[in-house]
Formats: sequence, structure tokens, C-alpha cells
Amino acid sequence: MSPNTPASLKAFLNERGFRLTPQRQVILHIFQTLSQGDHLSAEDLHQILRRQGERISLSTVYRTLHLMTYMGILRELELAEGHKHYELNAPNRHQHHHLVCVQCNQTLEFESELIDRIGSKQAEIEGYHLLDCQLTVYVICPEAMEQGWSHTLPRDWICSRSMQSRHVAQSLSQLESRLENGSESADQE
Amino acid sequence: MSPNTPASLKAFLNERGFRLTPQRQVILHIFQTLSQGDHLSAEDLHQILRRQGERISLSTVYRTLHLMTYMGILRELELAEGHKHYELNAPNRHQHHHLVCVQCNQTLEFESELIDRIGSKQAEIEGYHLLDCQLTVYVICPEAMEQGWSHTLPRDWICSRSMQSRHVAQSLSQLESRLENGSESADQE
DNA sequence: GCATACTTGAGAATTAGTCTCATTAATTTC
DNA sequence: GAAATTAATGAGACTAATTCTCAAGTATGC
Repeated sequence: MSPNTPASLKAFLNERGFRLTPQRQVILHIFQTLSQGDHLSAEDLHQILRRQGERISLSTVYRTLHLMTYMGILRELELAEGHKHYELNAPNRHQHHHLVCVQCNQTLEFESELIDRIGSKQAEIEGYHLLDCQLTVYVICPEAMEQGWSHTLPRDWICSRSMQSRHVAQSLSQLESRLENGSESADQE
Repeated sequence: MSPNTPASLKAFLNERGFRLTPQRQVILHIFQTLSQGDHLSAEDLHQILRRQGERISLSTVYRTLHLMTYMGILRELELAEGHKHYELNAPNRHQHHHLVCVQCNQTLEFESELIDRIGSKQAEIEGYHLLDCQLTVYVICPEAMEQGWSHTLPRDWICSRSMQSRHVAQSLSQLESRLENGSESADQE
């Protein structure tokens, strides 16, 4: 389900009446370069593209994400941040699931073959074709518990390790250095 | 975690520095009246309130949904429709999980104690406090498969049993009759 | 009962995502 | 390999869902 070379991507797309465009190639490549556990939102991806100097419109970003999800190349994640995230849907790798703290948005991955089996059995029973199955465990992190969640947690308290955007910013810059390898010193805001 | 009487709701809120308002009482009552498996979006809830003659603003609806989710009274569901749904987070009842067809948005519920156990064990291992755990199984329904998904599925094809809003409309009218009991003949659009 | 602080309502503002349409460019055809 | 066909792109308008702001209202604690 996950074409690794431009040629196999082309074949994969053409078989279904879609076309290989430079934009799609670049986007897939970015996902292939992400490290394990990283996942991007449409906005993140658009940022990365811009910093790389690619002029790919946001519309195309959304369209490509949908197309690739639809074809099973990408996996769409619903975490706690209010927008979707995407990652490669590697077939060899076990599906992984997420533990996410609703206070700080930190997410931990874990695997469970058992869950995958339950999901696929359930789909089978009902006569449906399985696409993906995701267990999301919503939790409160120890920090928030210490602060007295949910009795006295100050409503404007922010978890010390709140990573809403920090996490993304971090992985973006990591990714950049990996991709650009010192081509142009981008000015981060 | 789920206060059943106005008095216990009041205690529950006050303990944490929140107040019992008529609005909150009415909203909780609506969720308590929903039948198993029903879940409402903010918009659905607002509709119901209006039809009941309650003048509760949409802002308050959203705020109340958040508050009650935050306190564990409600459960926030991420299905495939692009907006969140809420239902009572009944502690006695087993958590249930969802099978959702990404073509027609039909959702089926199922239970699995095993999944709940895996989720809570995982939270425990990492030292987090479990709030909720949801397995969402994304599938393609048999109809879409017959249409040739994903090789030749026409891009504008719509699954015959596509129920995006039909399901909701149905449960709204059921709920109405249960709540209003023939008080005023509402004019459905 | 009064003061305090939490809540509400109304509407403006924001955000994520979708849609439209003229233009561009992969593929297919010849 | 040039022309015809049809999909894809970019730009920006648009929509839906949700959040924010702030003045006015009202539970609660004393």
C-alpha cells in the first residue's frame, strides 16, 4: 500500500486514473523522511513546503492528503488538537495507537497486535473492508494530577510540558535540517 | 462520575468551584434522556433546546459540553462527520467503540472489555490517569466495495445508505416525542 | 441579603477545511 | 513526439465549526 519510489507511486496512481505530479512526489517524500511517531497537520506540511522553497498551495496540500489517505498511503489521526494529523501508513509496521494527555497534548505511541486483531475481526463480522483501526486513550498527565485535577486545577493553568505547538516546531526544524542540510538559513518566527 | 440528580450535580460542580445553572441542568437532562447509542453534536443539542423552548445560546452549549467533558460527565466522540459528538459517560456501562464507514458515515457500535482493559493498562504503565479510551475502526462498506473501491469508485459516487444527517434527524424527532410528549406540534423542516 | 466571582448571551472573530474556476501540465492518442 | 484529452494546481472566496469578548445577569458563600 505504500509506494516507495517515484516509479511505483506513478504506477500506483495511474492504475486508478490519477496522475503523478511533482507536488505529490514532494509531499510523499516528506512523509517518508519523518521519523517514527511524527505526524503532520495540513498546516505543518504547508509550512515545511514553504520553508523548503516549494510553492505548493494549501488547496493542493489538502487534496493530496485526502487522496493519499483515500488510497491507503497515509493514515489520518484524530488526536486532541482539533485538527487532523497524518503519517505514513506503513504496512510492514504494526499499526500503532495513541495515548494523549488532554491537558498538555503530549502523545505517546504504543502497539498492540491484540487491538488490531479485535478491530479487524469486528470489521469482518459486519462484512466491512478494514481500512485502519486506532485506539486513542485520553488521559491526564501526572503533572496535571499533582496540580489537583480535576478538583482545583486552575482554569488557566498550563501544563509545564505543554507541547501543543512546541512539539511540531521541534520536529519541523529537525526535519528541515535533515532535508535542507544547510541550504539556506531559514528565519524561524 | 455521572451525577444523576440536580442535587448531586450541584455538589459535583460546587466542589470544583463551578456553579449549577438552569442551563447546565437542562443540558445534562437531555443527555440522560437519550437512548443508548445516540450522541449529539453541539448543533443538534442547540436545536433540541430551541425546539423545547429553551433559550440557551450556542456559546453556552459549547461551554457546557466542554465543561462536562472535562469533568468526565460526558464523552466526546470523534466520528467521521467532521464535528464532535457527545454522549453520557456512564460509568456502569461498558465503554463502547465505533466502526465507521468512511464512504457513507454509517457507524456501528460495539463493546470490548478487552480493549478497555488494554487502554487502562497502557495508561497505568505510563503513569497517567485514564479518562476515556476509544477504538475507531475505519472501514469501507460492502456497497462501496461492490462499486469497485478503490480502483474505479467514481469520485462523485454516493453510497446508497449514506446517513450523514438522516440518522441525527431521526434521533432528534424520537427524542422530541419523548421529551415534549405532544406539548406543541413542532414543524420539522 | 450582599458582595464576589462565575455564567450567560450576542455577535464578532478565528480556524480548519472546502469549493470554484481559469490555467497548467500529465497521459494518451495518433 | 505533437496534439488532444482530462486531471491537477493555485488563488482566493467561501463555509462550518468553534472560540473569544465583554457587558449584563445570577449562583454561592458569608
